[in-house]
Amino acid sequence: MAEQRPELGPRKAAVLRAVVEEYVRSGEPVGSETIAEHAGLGVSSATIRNEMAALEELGYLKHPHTSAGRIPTDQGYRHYVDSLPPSGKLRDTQRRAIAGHFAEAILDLEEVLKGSVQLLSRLTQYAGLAVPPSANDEPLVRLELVDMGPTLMILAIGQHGRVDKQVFDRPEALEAGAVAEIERRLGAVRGMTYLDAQVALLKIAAEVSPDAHDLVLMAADTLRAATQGDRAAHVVVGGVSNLADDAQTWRLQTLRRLFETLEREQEMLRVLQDVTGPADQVRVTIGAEHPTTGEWEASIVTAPFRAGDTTVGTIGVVGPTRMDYLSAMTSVRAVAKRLSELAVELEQER
Amino acid sequence: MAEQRPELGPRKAAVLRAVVEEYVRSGEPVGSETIAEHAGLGVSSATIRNEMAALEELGYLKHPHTSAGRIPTDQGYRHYVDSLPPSGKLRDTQRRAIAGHFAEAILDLEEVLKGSVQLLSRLTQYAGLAVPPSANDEPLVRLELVDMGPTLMILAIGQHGRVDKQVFDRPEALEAGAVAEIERRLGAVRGMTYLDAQVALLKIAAEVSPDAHDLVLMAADTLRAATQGDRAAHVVVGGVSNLADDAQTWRLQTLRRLFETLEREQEMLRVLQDVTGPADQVRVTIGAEHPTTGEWEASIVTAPFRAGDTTVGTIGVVGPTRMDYLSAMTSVRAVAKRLSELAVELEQER
DNA sequence: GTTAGCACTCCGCATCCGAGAGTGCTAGTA
DNA sequence: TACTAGCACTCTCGGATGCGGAGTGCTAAC
Repeated sequence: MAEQRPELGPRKAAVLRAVVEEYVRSGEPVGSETIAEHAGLGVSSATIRNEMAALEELGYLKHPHTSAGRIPTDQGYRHYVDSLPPSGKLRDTQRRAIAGHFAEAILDLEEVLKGSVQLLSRLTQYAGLAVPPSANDEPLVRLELVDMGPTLMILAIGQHGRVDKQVFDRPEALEAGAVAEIERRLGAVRGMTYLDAQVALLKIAAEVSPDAHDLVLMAADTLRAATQGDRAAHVVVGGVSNLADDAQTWRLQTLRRLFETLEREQEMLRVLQDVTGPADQVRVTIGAEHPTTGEWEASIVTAPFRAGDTTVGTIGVVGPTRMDYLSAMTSVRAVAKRLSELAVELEQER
Repeated sequence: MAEQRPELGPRKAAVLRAVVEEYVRSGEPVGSETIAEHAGLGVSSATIRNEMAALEELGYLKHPHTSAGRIPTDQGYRHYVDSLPPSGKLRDTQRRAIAGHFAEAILDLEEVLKGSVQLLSRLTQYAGLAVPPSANDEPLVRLELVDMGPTLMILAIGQHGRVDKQVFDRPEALEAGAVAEIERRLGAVRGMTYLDAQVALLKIAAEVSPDAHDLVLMAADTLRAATQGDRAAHVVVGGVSNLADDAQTWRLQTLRRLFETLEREQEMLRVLQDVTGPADQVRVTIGAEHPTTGEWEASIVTAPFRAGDTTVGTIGVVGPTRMDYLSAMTSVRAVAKRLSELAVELEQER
């Protein structure tokens, strides 16, 4: 919007910052008097008023009505967030909570994420969310056909502990020879990534006996589902009830829309993908900066976690635009960092 | 409470029923006039007033204040529910939705339940929930040790498609011989139920070489976690956003408590276990009949689904005490029925 | 450029009032 | 004896009114 003014003058910035922090704390529109007294700028309320009027003119603050205090606009929050120190301090209790959480060695990333999302929601009092890594580049440790009597199961196991399965009815005419053949053929893709293996399987399917053909395709489909389908692309959510905490913040209608989206994983995923754009550090999307978050009057704080130098997943929180950004960003950053270390451990052998 | 009056007289029952249905429909306290006109009892509002006063005396109705209409008490709902015909009719659209849902052949019960819960929440406009079957009596198809390089994985596969895994670091001193030994030993429990297999493994652990000992125990633990731990005992929830639909019904505070409990699977599970008591058909718990539902001002409608004659799981909905019980019970019953048929299919080989 | 002072605006809150809904009661009717 | 008509009464809800206070914007002085 008004990005043409990169700098704001130190005092205007200080006022804006004070307004944001006070409003986040109290939830009430904040007046010039309050700032003059508490922000320690050593100027009178009249001066603050002038600055505030200017900030409003510039689009950083707004008035609910003539004689209320000011509240930050999305743009105001944006400026505040961008001016935040690159790294905040965790409170001791928070630090300990994080350390404690990661102390128990669970080695299944999916489980770790569920826990981490809960942790984040406790730390911040907002809802936590995470996107697990895609399987695309994960090497296959196994791919087999499991005989379960009346049904068969295709079973795929990834290097990092990912397990995918697909159960289906046993085809009527299935010879023992075919099963053996399939087993042997499936073995050939061991060690490939999920993506490469899919291509390889399609080629194999063309070569094998008609009996085996469908089953090999089924195996390819299992891998496809693991990398693309509903099962693969999911969002881990936790601590949603925190959002209902604060009646001040949301009207029930808005809250409902938020909950609704959180339940539709695919849509939620798209939002998170939009959010997790270029930046490789903590990323913040505020209210109307994204149509969907605008609809909720909410903000999202996310950070990627990575193994080595490749981003493997995303974790973050969603809360009201009137969010304690500093604390949220610090917590998200810290958890993402630990998660990255853990992810490295999980694939140290590469 | 006032269970000493088993019968209520046909007209009182009719009035109560009319009040419940009208209140469920409108959400407003209902007056004598409304009943006199719409319920087709052929008596004047004055008579209705007398009956209502009596019903209030008996604890079936209550007054928000002197000059408002009546609304049902929990006891009133209870009487209404108990007097409902044993089986309601589905609307055509509902019937089609259910048929369509089960038409696509997904054969993984967990996935089916997720879908069914969504289906129920759509059908009823409340939140759907389900408890998957416990693995206790499921026979093991496989139990193996998977070598993933720096880590190992215990993998258990059940007859009905259940897959459990546990990843852990490879012990430093692990000989190839030990791995082979373990593989062979683990093979011995194939075909046993999860429960029996655990016992067997503990016995085996005592016999094998020290190297193998811990790994066998780990395998036993994987089975234990599958049958008892957090991973096993979970509740599938869906359509929660529906509950935020109706601002009339809940205060934000109450809603928050409900959401909170829904997120704590263990607690939720306990509630559902309490609810799913003796009855083998649709079961209804209304408001304060259970402390937890009382706290939410909500009711739960559940039905077990079964394979053959053993109950394997539970499915249902949770909504406001002011719930359309007839419709909810009908939908839950129908879905549970289809689910039972499916469960039978899934283990037809027994 | 900053500040004190002040008039002004507008919200929030309490109060009040009247309309309307619904009750409870009484007396009359079948 | 059971039902009904009528009516006075109660209580909520919505709108109108008035008032205090918070906070602003402006002006004039420092």
